[in-house]
Amino acid sequence: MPKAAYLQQSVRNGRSNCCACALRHEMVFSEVALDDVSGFHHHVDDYVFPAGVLLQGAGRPAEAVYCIKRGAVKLVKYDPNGGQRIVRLLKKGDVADLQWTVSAVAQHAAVAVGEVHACRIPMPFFTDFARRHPKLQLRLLQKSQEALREAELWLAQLLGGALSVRVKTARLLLRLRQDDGDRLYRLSNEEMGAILGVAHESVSRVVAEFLRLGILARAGADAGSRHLRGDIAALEDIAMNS
Amino acid sequence: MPKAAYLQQSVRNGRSNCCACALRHEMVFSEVALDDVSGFHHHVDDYVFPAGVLLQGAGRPAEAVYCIKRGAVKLVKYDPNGGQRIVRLLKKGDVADLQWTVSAVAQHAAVAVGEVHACRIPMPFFTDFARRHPKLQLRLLQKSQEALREAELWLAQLLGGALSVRVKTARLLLRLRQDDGDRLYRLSNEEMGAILGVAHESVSRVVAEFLRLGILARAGADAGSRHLRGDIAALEDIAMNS
DNA sequence: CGTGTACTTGAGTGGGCTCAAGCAGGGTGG
DNA sequence: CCACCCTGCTTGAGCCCACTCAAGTACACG
Repeated sequence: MPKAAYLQQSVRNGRSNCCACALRHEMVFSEVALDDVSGFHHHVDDYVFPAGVLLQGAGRPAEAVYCIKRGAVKLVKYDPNGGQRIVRLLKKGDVADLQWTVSAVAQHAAVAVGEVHACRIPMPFFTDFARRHPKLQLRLLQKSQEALREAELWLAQLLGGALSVRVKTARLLLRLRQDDGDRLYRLSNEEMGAILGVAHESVSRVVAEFLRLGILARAGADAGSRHLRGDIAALEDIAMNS
Repeated sequence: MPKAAYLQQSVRNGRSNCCACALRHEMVFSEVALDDVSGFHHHVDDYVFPAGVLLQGAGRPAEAVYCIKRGAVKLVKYDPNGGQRIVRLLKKGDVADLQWTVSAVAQHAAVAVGEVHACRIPMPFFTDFARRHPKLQLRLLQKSQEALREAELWLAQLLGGALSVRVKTARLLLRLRQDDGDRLYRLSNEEMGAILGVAHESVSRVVAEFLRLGILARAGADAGSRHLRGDIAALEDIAMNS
């Protein structure tokens, strides 16, 4: 358990300019008229979070939502025994945390995986803005349904019954694919284990095997790279269950 | 795999009277003015589904949503290998299926567990109604977030890593508790296995043990009862992980 | 009475967890 | 600059739980 995850240290990058945001049409505000956005974004700050930083603590009241522009965020539940379970991954265009509608406190911690660029919107402004813009509500509902769909996919395909760690790992790696190429987002073995509900040693063994077979390769010379290259066809073959 | 699950046979009970519905304030329409509801409910039919009936097929376009008034509905994904995985349970007050916002086809089958009473609302009327009532949208968002929260809870606590079937089963039984009493909704062993990702024989062994210990007891003399009585404290003790 | 479904119980085996030790890399401080 | 530590990854050995296969029981249904 990295101690860094508990640091709430972040780097504020200045005020956001939502109107000029390249991602505006992918984000949650896509359906809101430009005029309305321009009157709103003075409350929005641009942040850069280093890897391992805690965006939102479990059990704390949610003070703000974050629109993720770059990098990934993991939503983690901690067992009383000290173990961690990752219940969701947020990527570009996702919003953390939206559960304010159902309860004021967060059910899980949100931790940056790698470096994360995000816009911070204080909760009062966000709720007020949402109330006044029905189209935004519809977008939020869409996002929520997407998340639900992904969660159900994890339930059915990643954690499913009598699957070997080999198959589970292959399926997870395929879910971490980026942009339809052969680039895979690289998680630590411990993080993969926390997603799959599997010991990190078991993940290590499988990944080592995939590297040996040439199915996986480390992208970039530096070992600290956040990416891998994967043989998609081979992974899909393994993921089909054998 | 019960063949009955593929029958789309249902019993129409007549037109619904939403205004007089005892559950109106728990349901998804709770925030909509009574006048608006009265102009709408002529399109709503009251249905009773026998156990095992398929409400909504996976891969089919969603033609209607169902508001569940009584009984439970399981959302099932079928593996190519023939196995089934239950990804969610719907109970009184829940709505099946809401995923129309993100895609027009259902990702899973919805099957009645026990007898189900539900109101059927054709999709066109529902979408139109939702468009005109922002408060309904907010309710839908709440429902979606509730479902998401439940799914994450399953991910973290039911399917979590190195947990024994004993612990998983105890936790599932506690989640099936009704109304804060000692009554537990009874699923078949196969259904519990499909939720937990565990062989039904393993469930059988654990349940047999719980019955032997007196932690569980069959409610009602008839074996076909849909309820059990459970020693909540003992179950919680086991669920704490041992 | 026969059939099909669900449940039960047993025996054997194998995969993954656990414990443990060794290794590599990066950061820190002297 | 080097020693040190801390974190994450790797690899091994042994054991146990749960899966699998299989057979038998109970019950509902026609």
